[in-house]
Amino acid sequence: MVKINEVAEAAGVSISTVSYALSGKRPVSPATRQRIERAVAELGYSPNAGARMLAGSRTHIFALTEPLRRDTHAPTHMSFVLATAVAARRNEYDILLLTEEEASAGMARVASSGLVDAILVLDVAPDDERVALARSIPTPTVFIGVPDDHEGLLCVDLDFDAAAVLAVDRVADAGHRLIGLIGQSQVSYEKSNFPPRVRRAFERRATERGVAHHFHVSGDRATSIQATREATASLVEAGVTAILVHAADDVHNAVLAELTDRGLSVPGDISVVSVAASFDTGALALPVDVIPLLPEPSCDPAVDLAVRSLSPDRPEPGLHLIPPVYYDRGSVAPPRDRR
Amino acid sequence: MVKINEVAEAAGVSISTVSYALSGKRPVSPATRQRIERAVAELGYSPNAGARMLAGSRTHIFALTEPLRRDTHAPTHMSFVLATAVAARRNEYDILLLTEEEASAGMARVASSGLVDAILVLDVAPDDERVALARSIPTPTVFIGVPDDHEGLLCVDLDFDAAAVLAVDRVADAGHRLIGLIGQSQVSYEKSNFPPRVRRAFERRATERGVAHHFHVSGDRATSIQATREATASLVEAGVTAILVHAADDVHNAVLAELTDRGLSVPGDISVVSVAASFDTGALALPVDVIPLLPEPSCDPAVDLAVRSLSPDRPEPGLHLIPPVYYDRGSVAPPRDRR
DNA sequence: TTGAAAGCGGTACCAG
DNA sequence: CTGGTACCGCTTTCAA
Repeated sequence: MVKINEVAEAAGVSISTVSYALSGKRPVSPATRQRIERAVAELGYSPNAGARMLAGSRTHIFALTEPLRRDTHAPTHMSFVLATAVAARRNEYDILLLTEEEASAGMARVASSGLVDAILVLDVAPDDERVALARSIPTPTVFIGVPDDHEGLLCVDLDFDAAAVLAVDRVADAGHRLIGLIGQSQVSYEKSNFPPRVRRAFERRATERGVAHHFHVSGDRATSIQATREATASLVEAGVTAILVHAADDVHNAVLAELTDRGLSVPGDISVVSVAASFDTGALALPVDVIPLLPEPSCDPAVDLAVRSLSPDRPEPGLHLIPPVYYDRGSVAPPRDRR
Repeated sequence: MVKINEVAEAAGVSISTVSYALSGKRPVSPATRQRIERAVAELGYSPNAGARMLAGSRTHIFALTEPLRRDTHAPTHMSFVLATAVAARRNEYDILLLTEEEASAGMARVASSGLVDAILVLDVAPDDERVALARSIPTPTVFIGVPDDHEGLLCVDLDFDAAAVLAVDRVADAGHRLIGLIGQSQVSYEKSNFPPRVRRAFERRATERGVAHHFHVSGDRATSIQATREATASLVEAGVTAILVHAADDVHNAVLAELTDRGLSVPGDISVVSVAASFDTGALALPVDVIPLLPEPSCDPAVDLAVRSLSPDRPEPGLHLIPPVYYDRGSVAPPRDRR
């Protein structure tokens, strides 16, 4: 493991010059900089992490806390972890994983041991215990998700309310007067922060627009297909002409399958819109209009905020809600009775 | 952030005594140890990570490299990451994530910067580029999975060969003379290390037992349901009396659905065995015999080997294959024509 | 533009 | 059983 003094000797300069040449915190003449860079490359030098943490005030590590509850949707979750890691690396940061109980206990530990420069919080619950923890430690913390009590916190997330409003407006504008929402599993509405946001905004906006509405959960993992088909059937029988879906791909397919089995066409007989889907709705049996939930638009700013929290212009606490975008795939049309 | 000298003062002892009391590397009288522990608890002391890394020879961090290819099965993968993190914490270790390109580049980086004590490798490909990397760095590396060229490497994995043999033997012993295997997606047989192991062992063992056999892949993610039903249909029409399945839950359900649709009962008409499933086959439409692929039996020993690699009795390179276990759920019976 | 040297906060050796 | 202290390898201030 080559050290900085070896680089200094090889380049014929002092240790401090090597350090400054690498950090760029002090001007170094092009000539010496060249020699140093060559020595670094030839020796394969890479500064000792521990020494850098101790001497500098930066560890170049972010913690990522994720309880990984049993009901979290693995593919979605993985894409958020991945996006966070990639964004962190772009800023020269590594990601330290804190899972399960460590998601909370570890937060306190890495904060008081100075192992990380900042903490990113995933898998946020409405009454997340990491909220109180974040307030009690000096380590900057950024939530990817919005807990109920977010006073004084830095949060980044898709604007789920706006997404639901956008979807309702779309079908309302098309003339629909009775619509339905098929949501996630029952437990998601208690343990996760965004399903209730979508549901409430859906109901509020529909009411505002004078549109009658129904809501159904999509059942637990084991029963989701069957429960979804039943929910779809009951919406159809209630006379809805448009269905919004806020769920995983298999639920979408179950909705479409039930409609198809009943001889109903999309969007001819029923309009369908996918709200905050984290998969490609173009790959479904039928392409479906979607307001996607993508990891990058949330994770990139979250990492950016974490980085900026370490700089002099530390960002103010507050909500950073990412505006939703609507993608038209042709699954919405005016209802039959209004054409 | 409280430091060791504050603890020492509070306890009325020297810095070194505090250090030894916490590390246990030198006997400390019960009385002083008490005082120190109380001071630690009261002040909420936790040793500075950077200082510990620099002074000690341990960073207390393991790297976990996982390319996270697009075809990796998220739920399975997540359970392995989780099991690894939990096992690491049991040994006072944190996990640093290295994903995508960083899975390889980061390996070299964390090795030469001394950021981690050891590296755990997930998502192993047959011709994994991390094999050469592992050989070129001094940092101990443990593979969870077995690459084709594993000379001189430390690898831990389920004994997939033995699992396939166990499954073939089970149905062969029951009297089946024509059997089928429905495997994973085509791409898995090129990019992943274990699907080919299962397939080859299946074919070899069936031949040894004088059992005729067929093999089918289960199609890509988008087409897996349809492809699986077709594969199942073609096996049935070829006259197989037992089907082994090495795939995800949705493929299992597709197999069972096709059999049911054809009026075939399990195990009355067709026996079914699940090989190396990483989900609960008891939750399927029909309970199915299984040789499970669990994360803990592989991840726990892998972390253990990583820890021991740092001790004087460094383990020898070699394969650590975890013996498979067969769980009977009543989905295997003798074939009709032999009863 | 460059160098010397004082820490950063622990660990572990050498004494007592 | 306990204390003093020389490092660990880098960052950054102070001086030149």
